[in-house]
Amino acid sequence: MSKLKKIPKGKVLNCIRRIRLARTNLTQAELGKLVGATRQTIIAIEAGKYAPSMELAFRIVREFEVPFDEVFSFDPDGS
Amino acid sequence: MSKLKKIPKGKVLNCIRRIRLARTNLTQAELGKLVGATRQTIIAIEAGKYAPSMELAFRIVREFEVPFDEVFSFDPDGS
DNA sequence: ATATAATGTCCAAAATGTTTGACATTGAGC
DNA sequence: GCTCAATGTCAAACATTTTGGACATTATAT
Repeated sequence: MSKLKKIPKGKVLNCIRRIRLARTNLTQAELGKLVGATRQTIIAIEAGKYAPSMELAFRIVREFEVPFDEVFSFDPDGS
Repeated sequence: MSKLKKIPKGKVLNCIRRIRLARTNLTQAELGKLVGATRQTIIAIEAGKYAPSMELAFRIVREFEVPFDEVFSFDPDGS
């Protein structure tokens, strides 16, 4: 009688790539350097391989000068 | 010639405790259960010991039914 | 005074995010 | 053709977040 409600982890979505290309001329490596991360990390996050830490997420939206929720959203049932 | 610009990690601030007590009657354990985390995790995050993952942060603001930036903010130079 | 709920602490292990270095692919320009 | 910058991939180390269990403190109620 499985009464255990498993909370699905959900998936964090982002449009970093779109904003990076639309609002800046930054490469992944350059963005990484500006926000204190490596280019591999930017690649992985843009590709949705994993969600960034809160700190990194805030540094990214700050660099872009856009509101947080314009870059990151949440799909509760995703993946 | 230290040309290395260290990006400070910065500190993520939250007012989970205030909202939990003001807008809900939830205990830390109950909130934890609702958002799929343990009570130790809620305690640590409320106490500012570390920032939550993106997933957990989104599940929390979702439970509270308040905008993301009403709960979480960023102090770029903090700690 | 003792019972109970809520909060807090500590610790080790598990899970997730990040770095480093190396190498592969793609597209643009010469 | 070739070169070069940008992007992508992989694996191993490392850092941070999360868990589970045990135990302590505080306040409230009986």
